[in-house]
Amino acid sequence: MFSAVDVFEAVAEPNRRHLLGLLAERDRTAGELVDSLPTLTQPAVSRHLRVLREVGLVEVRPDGQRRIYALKPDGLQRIDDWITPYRRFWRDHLAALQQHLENR
Amino acid sequence: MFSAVDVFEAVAEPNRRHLLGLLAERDRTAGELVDSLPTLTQPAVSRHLRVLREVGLVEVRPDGQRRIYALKPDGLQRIDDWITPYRRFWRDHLAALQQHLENR
DNA sequence: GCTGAACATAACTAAAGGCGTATATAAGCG
DNA sequence: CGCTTATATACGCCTTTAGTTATGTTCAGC
Repeated sequence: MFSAVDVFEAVAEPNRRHLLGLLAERDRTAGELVDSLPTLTQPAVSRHLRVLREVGLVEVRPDGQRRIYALKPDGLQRIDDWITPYRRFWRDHLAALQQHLENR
Repeated sequence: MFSAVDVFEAVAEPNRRHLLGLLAERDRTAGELVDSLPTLTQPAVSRHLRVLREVGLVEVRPDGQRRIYALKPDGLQRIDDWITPYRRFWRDHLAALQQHLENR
């Protein structure tokens, strides 16, 4: 109902970024992901996966009693879209630096 | 104990993204930024600016008793660098969609 | 020096977020 | 059917965060 988490909040959490990194390599079951985050308990990982699901960054499909998680391709695009207009700032900056080096 | 906010946390806050948007247009004084966020008080905006400063997303220069804030070009690049490896996912996805359309 | 403007910080409060333990749900297996 | 494995949810705890009001601090102009 409430708690409408957005994608920026979702990726602000380091463990969740870690999970996304793992899923970028390949699809994994919830159990594999739990094993990959040894500092967290199973419920903690499950909750992080829920957040990622709710903002559309991952999707799940059942496989017997397992649940296979997969990266959802277009989720991060919203962040990328947000960054796009800013990109020119550091491009300009780099260009200026290069210019400066060439002129000395 | 210590805050050590990172850039992902910094941009997770909607008001801070709003501030970055304003600074992308042009440099502004703290006062102008306060006026641009009428739902917040002056101290609240000041603290958001502090967070943005601490993660290197903006910089300040004094101008008499004013403080002029400016976007710092390379701050968001860290997020962009993080996103880069994921970018292929939605590109592949889009390509697959296009392929699908062409083949029907 | 005094006063007001511009901005930052302090102190507090309320809400949210992340964690772990305990418990539920659901599927596989004998 | 029980029993075990895989995963999700409930609940309480604790820490962090964002907000407010109140107070500092610094500079400009008289």
